[in-house]
Amino acid sequence: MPWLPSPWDRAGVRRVAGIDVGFEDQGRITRAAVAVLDFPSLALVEQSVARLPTAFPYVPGLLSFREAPAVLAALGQLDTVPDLLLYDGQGLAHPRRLGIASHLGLWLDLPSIGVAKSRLVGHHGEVPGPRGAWTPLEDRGEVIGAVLRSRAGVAPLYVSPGHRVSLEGALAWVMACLTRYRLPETTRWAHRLASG
DNA sequence: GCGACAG
DNA sequence: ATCTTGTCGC
Repeated sequence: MPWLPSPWDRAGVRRVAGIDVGFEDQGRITRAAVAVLDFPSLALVEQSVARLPTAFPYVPGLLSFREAPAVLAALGQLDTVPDLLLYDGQGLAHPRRLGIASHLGLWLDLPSIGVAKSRLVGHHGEVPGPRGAWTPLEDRGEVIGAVLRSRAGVAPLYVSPGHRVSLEGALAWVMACLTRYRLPETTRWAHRLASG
């Protein structure tokens, strides 16, 4: 399993948090959820949900203004301090290289990774079919992330470094949090808590 | 002026 | 993101 993080790279990481946001009451309420999983068992160890009035519209590139307040509230309710954050959105793969995953990691001084379901910026070629295959996501001459085949036969994921994690490390962590589905377990739990 | 556009 | 039933495929 070449994509698994080396024992050295994952040293100290025991708790990986998945974060996602959902909306209630036709968008008037922002609901942020955090799911803390044990690594590498991926068992849920803690969860938290915070609901706040929505105070900013969705503007591509400015997701932090809309989602970060509720996310910080949810993170503040945790008893467990995560060692790594996986956010449902972009990290480096942002027009200004500061997607919400990077923004949160920087603010909290925690390693973070952006795992988005679609593209904000950048271009890429076809992604090979096998699970684990990936293609670089580039923008203005720089590699800003990777388009990863998390599962054969389904749309790929847009993975990018958030804070204190390299692209290779980001890919390794995402692969290590995947099981049989398109999204990593962290995101699946967070999404379940924030929405469905 | 015309597209593109995380969630 | 959210509003929503049935439907195609493993």
